Amino acid sequence: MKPNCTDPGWPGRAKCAVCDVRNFVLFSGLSAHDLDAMLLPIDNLNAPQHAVLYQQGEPAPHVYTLRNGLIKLKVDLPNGGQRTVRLLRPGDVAGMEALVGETYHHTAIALQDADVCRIPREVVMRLDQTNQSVHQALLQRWQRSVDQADHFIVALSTGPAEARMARLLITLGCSSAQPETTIPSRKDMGALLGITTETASRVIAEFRRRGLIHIEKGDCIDYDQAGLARLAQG
Amino acid sequence: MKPNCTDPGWPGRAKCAVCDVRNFVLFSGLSAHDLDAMLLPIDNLNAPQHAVLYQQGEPAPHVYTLRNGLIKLKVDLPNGGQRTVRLLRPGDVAGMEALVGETYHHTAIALQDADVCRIPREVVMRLDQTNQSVHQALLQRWQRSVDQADHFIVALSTGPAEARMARLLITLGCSSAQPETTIPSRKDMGALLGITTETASRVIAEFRRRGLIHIEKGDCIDYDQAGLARLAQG
DNA sequence: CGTTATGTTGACCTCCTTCAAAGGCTGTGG
DNA sequence: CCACAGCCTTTGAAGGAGGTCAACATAACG
Repeated sequence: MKPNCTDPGWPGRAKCAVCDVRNFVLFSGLSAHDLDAMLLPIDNLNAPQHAVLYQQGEPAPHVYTLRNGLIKLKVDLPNGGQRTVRLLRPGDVAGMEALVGETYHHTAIALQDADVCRIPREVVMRLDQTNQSVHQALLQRWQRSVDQADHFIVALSTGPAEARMARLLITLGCSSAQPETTIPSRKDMGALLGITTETASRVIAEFRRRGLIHIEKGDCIDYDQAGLARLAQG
Repeated sequence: MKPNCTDPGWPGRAKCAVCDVRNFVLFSGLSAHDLDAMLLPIDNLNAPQHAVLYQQGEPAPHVYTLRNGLIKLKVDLPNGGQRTVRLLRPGDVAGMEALVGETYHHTAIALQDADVCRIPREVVMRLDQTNQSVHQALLQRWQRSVDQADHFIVALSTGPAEARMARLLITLGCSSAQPETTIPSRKDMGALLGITTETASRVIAEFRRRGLIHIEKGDCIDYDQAGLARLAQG
């Protein structure tokens, strides 16, 4: 994981003009001039699978936007265990607590190889104060975090294991339209759904037997959308 | 539930000068003059137990601040059931989605008699744009919603029923310092913790037998803080 | 004083966890 | 290239926690 976007010698530097950041909702209201001025301190990082973006309790100097990949936010439990509380997909923002507090509230880990933009909190705060559209976008992103947390409670922490798993697969968006979606390990799925690794394995195995999903080499290559939706109802 | 704060004939009208709203974080940065100008369209409502403040999916014209009492936010499940996703205590804000969207994302119901301030979204949006301190306070409130949602996942949706209940009681703050805390019905507790009414009843009954809590007429009059904290560890 | 919600308790059964073991894949070193 | 270690996945068996169904008690209320 090393900076590249702001490195003058970065091969992709020229592509910053079409960088996702420009089209990213948070900055979509900025003029090209404004954005150029802001772009410099923004790093475009690649976080390989299992990489830790930041850790719970540490000082929070950056906000992260996810351009590609999959990131989980987890918290450490007092008894030593841990619980995943959020699943971030491209377009989501991580570490917004940096804007109002001193430390990160979660540990952020890449579930799949992830491309992220690391933005200093001061940059976002300045934009927030000077640009109306950025400000509105920021509020929307915050609301999105709340909605995702709610979805986590309602969809992934409610009902029997089978229904939760079906909802997780639907959330992950393994679809015929987008084949070869990498699915998390059974262990990660367990932490996501609040069940044990073994139960996660059993449910997935049962899904495969029933023909609800087809998995090859860890990638979901096909699944029965209607069937899973029925299970998700509970 | 009827307006009173803005009613010129409201007995408590004069007390608006010392109204919680003035001291409320969201407005704490405003001058008395600014606040007076804003105060008119703000209604101070009393929501009796079981009253519905707003409903999921309805147009969202207002933001609510809770001055006193206890409010739950619930969502309707596709299968007909419902799940409580948030518990609001004095100082918390409900319905902030009104600032970025068209409709409410939850149904808000008073668990105990509640005093709330009902603020038109336009008022908050204008303040947010014109007053820096209000803006910062708003971001903090949003982050607070996120934190509360996380707490709901980590504390109230994780681990065995006994541990969840212990954490709920601790969250409700039934303490020797603040005696006679009204506790929710078993049914509400079940919806809060994702367990059945019967299990909630059994756990509470067991707590009483073990002397962890003392309940009289629905009010918790005493509890063993250390004992509950131990159970909460899981 | 019946009527209706709410709380309590019991019996039973299901789902999930726990503990255990075996198979499969990957990387490493001989 | 093979052997072996380590991790993940799968599957089995046993036990427990919680759900379900039902009966009954209690309290609230017209």
